[in-house]
Amino acid sequence: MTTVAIVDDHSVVRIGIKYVLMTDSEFKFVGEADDGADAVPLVERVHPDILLLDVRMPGTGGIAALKEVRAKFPDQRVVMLSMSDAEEDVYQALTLGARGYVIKDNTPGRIIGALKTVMSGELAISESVRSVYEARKSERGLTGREKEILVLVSKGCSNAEIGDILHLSPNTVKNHLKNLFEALGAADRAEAVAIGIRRGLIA
Amino acid sequence: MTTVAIVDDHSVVRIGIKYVLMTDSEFKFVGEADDGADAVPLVERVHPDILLLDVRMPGTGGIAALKEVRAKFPDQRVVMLSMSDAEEDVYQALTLGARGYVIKDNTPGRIIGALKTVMSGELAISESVRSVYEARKSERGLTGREKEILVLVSKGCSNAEIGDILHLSPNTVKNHLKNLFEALGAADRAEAVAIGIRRGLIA
DNA sequence: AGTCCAATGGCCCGAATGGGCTATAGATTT
DNA sequence: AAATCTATAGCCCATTCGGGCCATTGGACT
Repeated sequence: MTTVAIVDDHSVVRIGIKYVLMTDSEFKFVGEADDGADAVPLVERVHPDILLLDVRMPGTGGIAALKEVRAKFPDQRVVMLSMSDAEEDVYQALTLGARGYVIKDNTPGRIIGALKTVMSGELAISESVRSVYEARKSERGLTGREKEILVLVSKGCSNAEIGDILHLSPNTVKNHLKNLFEALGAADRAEAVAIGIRRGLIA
Repeated sequence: MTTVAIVDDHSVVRIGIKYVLMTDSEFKFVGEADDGADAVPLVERVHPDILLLDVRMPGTGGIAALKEVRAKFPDQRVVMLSMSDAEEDVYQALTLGARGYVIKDNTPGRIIGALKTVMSGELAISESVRSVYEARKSERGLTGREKEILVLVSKGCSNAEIGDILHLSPNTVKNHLKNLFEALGAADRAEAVAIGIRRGLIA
């Protein structure tokens, strides 16, 4: 008997998962929460064999919740549940030790299968996600500073304004931008913002 | 007895909705599809009292499906089901005659309530969505040309390149850009792209 | 100790951008 | 018929941007 708990802000999804689990006698649904901030308390309370974590949630997102859970319960099996395959989320989640990454459009059978795979000790990664992960692994990603700057760019700040806000020389801002353009394969700041949002690097 | 069918690419959501409906004897789940392109055939087959349509789907999206359904079955009640409140989707859906717009994080009770509201003849719009709709109604939105240009901007095209692609003078491109900056409240092309994606104007 | 890399900063320069202002043709709506 | 809106196009000009190239500092990892 494998116990499962879920954190997802969409009640419909929680209900769907609950009933998917009911179709297989091996699984038992033991708890739920609708906010990433409640992930740790939920684990403390029910100690599920597998914790399902939605990636995108308002407030404390799934990645942040994953970090917290892994910090307090290093042995907790966590499987991410996602609507999309935004590259950064996939990479972060797997790097942070998630045991699986499942897209919600999978059939019930596949979801069950993924949970069984995880219980057997293997990673469970949807096929579409795997390629995203492989691609991202070989790229360099953005550094912290670069992400900060990209966020400000997406808000319409000029290089000079960014320099003021971050207490940097405009030259430094330009250098970071040049580097992040290359890292993202962007021609200019507009494309960089589009790519950044699509990959989940910035909100 | 109210019959309900759903089009949503996420199987977990379909299952969740199915079971939410089962909790109320007034509703009967009569059909489902996982692709917007199947919306019209589904309606033809089961003629539900209410068709639930997911807004964001790969391929034929919910907005396009709504258009098709409304064209062939003008009396079909359609309620949009959405993860987000991207402004453009909300506006489009309600303008195109959707009878409701429900966010998936609503409690089962609220979802049921929304369906009952629609059956009583009223519009069912989640509170968070209503304000988005009101805000959008008073704004001017983007024209077709402006959207086209914004898409190219998000791909890193310069004004000259955009002119080449659309067979326009660079001056015209600049004028469209100036206008769309003002319409979106953007300072530059980078912010315009960010706003455009957030509002659901461009993919 | 040595190496790598993120973060910081500088300079030069040509090209692209964005603001302001005007104007015309065609469509749609009133 | 008049008014409005969209798409088209032009001009001028100051600012900004992006590319190229280089240098230093401080961590982190080997």
